[in-house]
Amino acid sequence: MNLDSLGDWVRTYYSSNVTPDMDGSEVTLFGWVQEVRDLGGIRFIILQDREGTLQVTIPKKRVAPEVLAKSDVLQKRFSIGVKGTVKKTNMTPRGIEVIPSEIRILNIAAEQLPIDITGKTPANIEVRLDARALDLCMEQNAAAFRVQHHALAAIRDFLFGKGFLEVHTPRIIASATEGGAELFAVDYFGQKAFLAQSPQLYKEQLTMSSEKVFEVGPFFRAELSHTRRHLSEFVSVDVEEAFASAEDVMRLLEQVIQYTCKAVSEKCSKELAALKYRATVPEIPFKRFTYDEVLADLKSEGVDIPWGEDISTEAFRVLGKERGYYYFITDWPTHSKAFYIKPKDGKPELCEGFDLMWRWIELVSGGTRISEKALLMERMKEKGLNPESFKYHLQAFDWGMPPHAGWAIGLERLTMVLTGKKNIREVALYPRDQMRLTP
RNA sequence: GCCCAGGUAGUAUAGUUCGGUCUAGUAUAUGCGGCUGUCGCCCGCAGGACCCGGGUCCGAAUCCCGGCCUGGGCGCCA
Repeated sequence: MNLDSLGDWVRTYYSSNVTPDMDGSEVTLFGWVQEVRDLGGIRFIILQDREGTLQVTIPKKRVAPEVLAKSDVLQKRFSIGVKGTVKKTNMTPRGIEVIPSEIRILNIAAEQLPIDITGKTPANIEVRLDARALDLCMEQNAAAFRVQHHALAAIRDFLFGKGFLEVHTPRIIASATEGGAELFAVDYFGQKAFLAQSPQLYKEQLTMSSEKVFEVGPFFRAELSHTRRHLSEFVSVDVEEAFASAEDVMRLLEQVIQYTCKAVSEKCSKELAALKYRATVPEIPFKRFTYDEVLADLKSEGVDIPWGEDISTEAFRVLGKERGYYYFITDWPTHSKAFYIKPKDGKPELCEGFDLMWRWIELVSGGTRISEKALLMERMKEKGLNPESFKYHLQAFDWGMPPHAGWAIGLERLTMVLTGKKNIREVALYPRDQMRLTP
């Protein structure tokens, strides 16, 4: 088939911007054929673009022969341009249709597509991910990423407003951030290096100059976690603030979450409708439960966890049933948290680390950090880490490290909460996990 | 890493319990034909599949063994 070129055509409207009051006006549209319905004497072409769909109507006896000939060969996913006249009508859901005066076929597509893009026969997640570029052409599958976009824009907006500086720390590092086991090794000019699992140490160091920093970026964990809420490559929203405590950054966090939920509910009504999900804006402050309180609650629910042990996923699910909202868990046993979390003054078996939960999912973790070098080294040793391999980090603590605190949001997990998706792979464009490295 | 479950047309599934009208059904998609107001259009026709290898048996989609692949759960974590 001979393809047409774009020529001098310029899009005048997205499909969603064509409205009934434009009756009679000329438009130039670009997009893809989503569906062709041919009734014999009349043919309907559903044109899809980024913003939605619109009906191109071809009364076969009343359009130019060239237009009819072009429309004869159209198939699903053909990339086309349409010049035509807007017609107000009560026979389409949108109240408009476009009668074409010229159609340009810009590219063709395979007759048999690997997934059903009309959604009549939904494909399984692994089939969809194998054909992800096509999968994302379906509005309900792309919607989560538009929600994520607006959520991240809101987070940035809020943090900028609070004076945070956006920074970029290395992805290629020489030693482990929190321990060794779960890092991906890479060859760095013959030297052994790793993909960063977190910007933790760098963002802490940056508090001694920039004071309030945040970073948004991908991090890598080689954990053999085969669940619906783990990825090997995920996006973290990391915040660190000088002269602040856990309580300070918890207050910041709940404001960020509330602001983000508000932005999503205001800007993403179309996306949420496509997702069949309702956004809620949570009240703040979020409830705070100590680790001890959570253990007591669990005991009354019949789940017995010995003090000091981690709360199992099963136990979190029990908690999540009672608490269908955002809540903090504070005052964790010191040994259960990372070495850089500050033990409580006068009660060193507990620490100033916290988790923000949504139902049973851990969304955010954070805490007050240790700013005193000797204590930090001591905690490293308790965790079986060798301070020598952290010497470049530790030296910063000789140069005026301020007291500081921070947190990290799992962006995909937040997107799950905001979109109601039950599998994290739905909210990563090209998810990476234990089983998947392609596409 | 450990524990479950599962691989049937492009997609989604029925059939597997208890081997035999299964020449493998259905929906959707695809191709061809018909239809002037569809919007999950409709109607007719056609082509299209039992993951791979081995075994048991008169006979295997179905039972057994091995492999490969996938989904889910646990621990860990965001």
